[in-house]
Amino acid sequence: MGKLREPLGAEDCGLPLALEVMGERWSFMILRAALNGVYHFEDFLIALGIARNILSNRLANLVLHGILQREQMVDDRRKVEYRLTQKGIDLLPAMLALRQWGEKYGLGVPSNPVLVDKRDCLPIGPITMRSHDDRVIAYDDLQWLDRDAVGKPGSDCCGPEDVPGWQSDMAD
Amino acid sequence: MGKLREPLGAEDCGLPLALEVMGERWSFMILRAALNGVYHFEDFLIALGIARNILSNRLANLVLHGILQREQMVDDRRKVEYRLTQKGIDLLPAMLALRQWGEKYGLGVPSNPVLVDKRDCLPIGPITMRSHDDRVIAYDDLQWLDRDAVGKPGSDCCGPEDVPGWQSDMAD
DNA sequence: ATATTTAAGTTGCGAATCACTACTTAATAA
DNA sequence: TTATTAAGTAGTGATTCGCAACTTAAATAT
Repeated sequence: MGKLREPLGAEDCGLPLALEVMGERWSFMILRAALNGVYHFEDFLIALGIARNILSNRLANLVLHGILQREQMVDDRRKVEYRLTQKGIDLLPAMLALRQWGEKYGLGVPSNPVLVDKRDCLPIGPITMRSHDDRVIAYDDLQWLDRDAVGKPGSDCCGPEDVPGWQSDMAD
Repeated sequence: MGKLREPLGAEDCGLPLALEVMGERWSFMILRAALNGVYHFEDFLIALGIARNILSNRLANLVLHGILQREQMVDDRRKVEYRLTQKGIDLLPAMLALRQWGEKYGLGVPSNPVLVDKRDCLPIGPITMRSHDDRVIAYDDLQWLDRDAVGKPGSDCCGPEDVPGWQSDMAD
């Protein structure tokens, strides 16, 4: 009978939620184009080589999820601009992490165009994982822990050391 | 006639390459499960609620792309373990960036389980963008620049300031 | 004033993918 | 030797995707 597709597991994790929108084909490519200054329907069409109806559908979905904002131009009311919201801009780290991964394994060279720091015109660094006190941290330094056990020593993690006050600042 | 789906634009960008594998539905969820210690076919099935043939297909694809490694167990030759390769582990920053984004917009609370630093048992920090000298950097501090113009002042970026020696260390 | 072009869609159709269930195969356990 | 477990494969319908053609409304050209 083909049931309507599940919401990818609405469990206790932000990932399924993110994939609900951005997991669809073309969503990230549209985001990338938008970040590069593409705003209009036909321009997305050209830049991405996507089908019209798919683009239409994706844009509507991204608008629905608050990642893009649809705005009619006043000087030419045929034109519509799709602008990134802050919510959309906040996807930039995820996009860059993916892109850098693609560069590392596949492409051997940096992508084009390059994202640089305005201040010195130099490329930004790799997206990394950091400890709460900003050290770069690797996979082997990490451990999964139940939310309620965080900060409580002896939980199977750190020993009976001191546990300084820590704030739940949107960390993972 | 329905042509075979394009490779999402094999242009000069690592993003399409990354999406080739990870852009498919379930791929990231499988990655997340693998990072959480799920290794076996039936366990993925239970953990994700995915259809058998789809899981089979995804696992094969992830193996094909070198993200998972398929290994027959010697003590029980029915069992197969799917283990993350380094290439797969390197997707962790991208996954966390997505997950944190999902937490911020949708879920209001940190996901469960939490990824903590082994050293102090505290949650890792948010995935951020950094300048080449490790300052946290925001979208407004950034600019797209042609690869060949990087480091060359006056390109429409930084003024005639000093441009210190910089290395192309997998930056964007 | 009318005709043409442009921008942003919508519609229809075949192909590919997805989800659900049932079946298969091979190895282990009872 | 029969049952159970692990890891798939096969069949079937629903959904989505890609392509091309069509529509609508506004702006521009004649």
